[in-house]
Amino acid sequence: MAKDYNFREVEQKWQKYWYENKLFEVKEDPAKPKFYGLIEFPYPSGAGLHVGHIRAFSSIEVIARKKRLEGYNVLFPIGFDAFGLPTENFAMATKQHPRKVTDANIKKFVEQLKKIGYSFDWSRVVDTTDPDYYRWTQWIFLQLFKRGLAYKATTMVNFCPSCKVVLANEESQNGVCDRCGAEVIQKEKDVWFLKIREYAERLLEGLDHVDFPEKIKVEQQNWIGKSTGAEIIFKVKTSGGDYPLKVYTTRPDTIYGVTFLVISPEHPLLQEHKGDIANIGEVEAYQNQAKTKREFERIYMSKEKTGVKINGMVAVNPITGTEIPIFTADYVMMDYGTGAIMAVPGHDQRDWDFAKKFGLPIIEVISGGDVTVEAYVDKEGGTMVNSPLINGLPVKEAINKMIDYMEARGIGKRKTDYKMKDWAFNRQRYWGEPIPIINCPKCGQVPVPEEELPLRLPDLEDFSPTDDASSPLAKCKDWVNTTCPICGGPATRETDTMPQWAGSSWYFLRYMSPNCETAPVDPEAYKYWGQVDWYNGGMEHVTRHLIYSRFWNLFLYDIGVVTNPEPYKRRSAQGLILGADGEKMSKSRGNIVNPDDVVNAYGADVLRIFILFIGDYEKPAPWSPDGIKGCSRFTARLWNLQDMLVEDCDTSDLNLDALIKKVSDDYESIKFNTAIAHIMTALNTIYARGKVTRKEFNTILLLLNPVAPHITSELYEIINNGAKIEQQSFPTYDPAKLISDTVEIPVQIMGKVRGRVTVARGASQDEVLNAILGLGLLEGKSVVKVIYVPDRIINLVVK
RNA sequence: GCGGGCGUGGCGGAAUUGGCAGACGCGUUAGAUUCAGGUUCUAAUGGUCGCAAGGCUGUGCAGGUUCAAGUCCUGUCGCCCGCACCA
Repeated sequence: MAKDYNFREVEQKWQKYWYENKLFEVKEDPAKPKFYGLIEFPYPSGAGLHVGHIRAFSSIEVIARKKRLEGYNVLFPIGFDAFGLPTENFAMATKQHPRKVTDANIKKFVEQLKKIGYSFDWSRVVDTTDPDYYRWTQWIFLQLFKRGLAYKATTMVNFCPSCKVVLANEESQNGVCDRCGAEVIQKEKDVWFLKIREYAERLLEGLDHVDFPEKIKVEQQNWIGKSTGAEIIFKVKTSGGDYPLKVYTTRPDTIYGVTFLVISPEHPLLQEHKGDIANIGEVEAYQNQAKTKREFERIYMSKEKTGVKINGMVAVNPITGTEIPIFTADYVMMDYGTGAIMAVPGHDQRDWDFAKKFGLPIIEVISGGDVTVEAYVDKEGGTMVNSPLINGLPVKEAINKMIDYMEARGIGKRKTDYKMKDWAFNRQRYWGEPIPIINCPKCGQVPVPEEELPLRLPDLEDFSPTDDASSPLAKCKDWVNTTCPICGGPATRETDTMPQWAGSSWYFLRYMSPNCETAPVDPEAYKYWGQVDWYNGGMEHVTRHLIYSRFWNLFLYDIGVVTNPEPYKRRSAQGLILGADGEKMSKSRGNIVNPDDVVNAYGADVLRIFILFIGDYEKPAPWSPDGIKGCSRFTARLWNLQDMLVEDCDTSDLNLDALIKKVSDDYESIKFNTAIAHIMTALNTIYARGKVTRKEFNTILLLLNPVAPHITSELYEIINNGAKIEQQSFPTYDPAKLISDTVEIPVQIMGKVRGRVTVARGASQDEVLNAILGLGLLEGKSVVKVIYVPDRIINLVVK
């Protein structure tokens, strides 16, 4: 009898063996096919590793270990996305330097990750806060700047009064700060932007060339939000002559139904022609109201349309020549389209609501609905009416004809627009990459010379944020005051730092050559490793990190740093691990599971098995404290197979080839739960028989090795005279042996299973019918119809 | 409002894409082992009727297509995620 499995001893033994012998450290090797597997590097928070991390990392871990056994040269790196607010806040609260906090947190993460037995290449660890790393983050920013893709602009920004930072649109969900939950206010501020909008079309197009789950593609498409329509010029009569007011519309076909224009409260027309506005007081009051209104209210609280008519100005419909009134209303946004719309209340519900409230005329120009009840917005049905140039046409044709007509006369033109906004690229905080720009009173914005990179963060005594939304770095006069690299005159440094998402936008490249001093990535290393073959991460990053990093990679492609326009070949996304109560894990709910506790109680292998067995990898799954016991039993049963080992026995009850195929296929298609279930089934078969052959045992160990590397390594060594499992090959199957010679065919009568017969594979219908006769199912009945699906099922329709 | 997904035993979840519903695991019940608790092993386990063989019923709900539906179609209810006055 084998003694009980001691996971503590065994797991320690193998981790020591792997890490001391550097088994997972790789070099470029042209003789071997490469596989680059990537997981989203963690933010090293003080709370340590979360079970969510375990699920996120375990998929690529399994694939990486499998690919190694299959002879691939596998790059499976790990790093830390370590700049960011929580660290800075914790550092302030405990009066330490964020550097110290970061180092301590990373150290803790490394220890935890090694205890799980992950097969990371520990020689390539990347830390975004390391000056040798952020030197290149800054370098990439400078390249963007030099090509006009980074610019500073004064705009209204989302400002979190609690974190005291300007937030990107992506960070202020529903008008509350993503980080702290405080309500976001609008503030005017100088902000750095990256022109991601210029890449919108290519980011959209690139999705056709990558293997991402459909939901990710759709989400990114929606985020980019491409729409095609027309920009149309309405002349506005002012004292200074005609002002060409551009409106954006996707429905130029409805131009005969325009009964008023609406411009955003921030629209420059209001400022530029103040003098012409008879009720300027009223208009300005409305502008101020809109300004202070938080985004939240603007969207949710105000179902009721509000607005003010601009007296003293009228616009002219370029097609009909009719004079129409102009309104300003906050349902029109300055940052989409042109900030001005032509209102067609008959065929746009928002315009309809507005027209009803303000008693404006509603004209039907497409038949098919009842515009006295609601707007008729259908683009598919309906034909044009009351529209002399396009009467009788279906909508789509009318759109094209109308644009052609307007283009020919210079009234309007085709226009494509995107919802995605430029990326606000700065924070007023300390713990981030300094933006390498010098402001010179004479020369303007001057890039820090590349040879001076990295531009290091100065050590500050006090790095708390300021209420006036300026960066703590501004307080460090020695650092701020410098000389202009161009004219040599006195100048000041940019004091804002880069956002959290900067460092993570290119880290996957750095892993290929983490110590390269001449470029972000060594071209030779890139040539070998190329694209990430498989990248796993969370759905929450789809419209942030995943799109930002595609953008940066595309830019680096344009400037010749990389040779693939898309960074990731394949992407998968794990579902959330919920608490045992089915709710999202959170401190306040008290339903957080600490992976350390699980490792201490059951061992790393059990944790790894369970996190993958818990359910469909891509769907959310509640943590189940009881379920883990089953996985623990499973490892014990595996261990006890030693006592059943025989050199020979009847193995016809277990089709190893079929098992290999199922498990391999399931791993590759991210169905780890069923892969493990198949191995459990095999174990049940073996237990029922009480014997296991060496071949079966070895096969099972190899199949399970990527999931549970410790116990399988130990068992392999024990039963094979000290041989090492990592030197073996992943099992392959013989397709010819997948199928047995005989098949059991369920016999249905009127669609219900009434019996079953065993026949030779490929048996004819008559042979099966003959076999059925012996069952005595058909007494007193006559068969009217037979449906036979060879080797599958037979169904008899009887009377 | 728009987009994506989901609804299957007491629970987590399977189901080769129209072909045996409930794999695998948890839990439960019974038996064996054990002084006992735990562990381990064996068996049973959707509901219901029946001593039994067996029958009926069953994938949110209501219809439909089909020899055959968890899977397809129509309608409907509920839940989750993303976007959201995007012109």
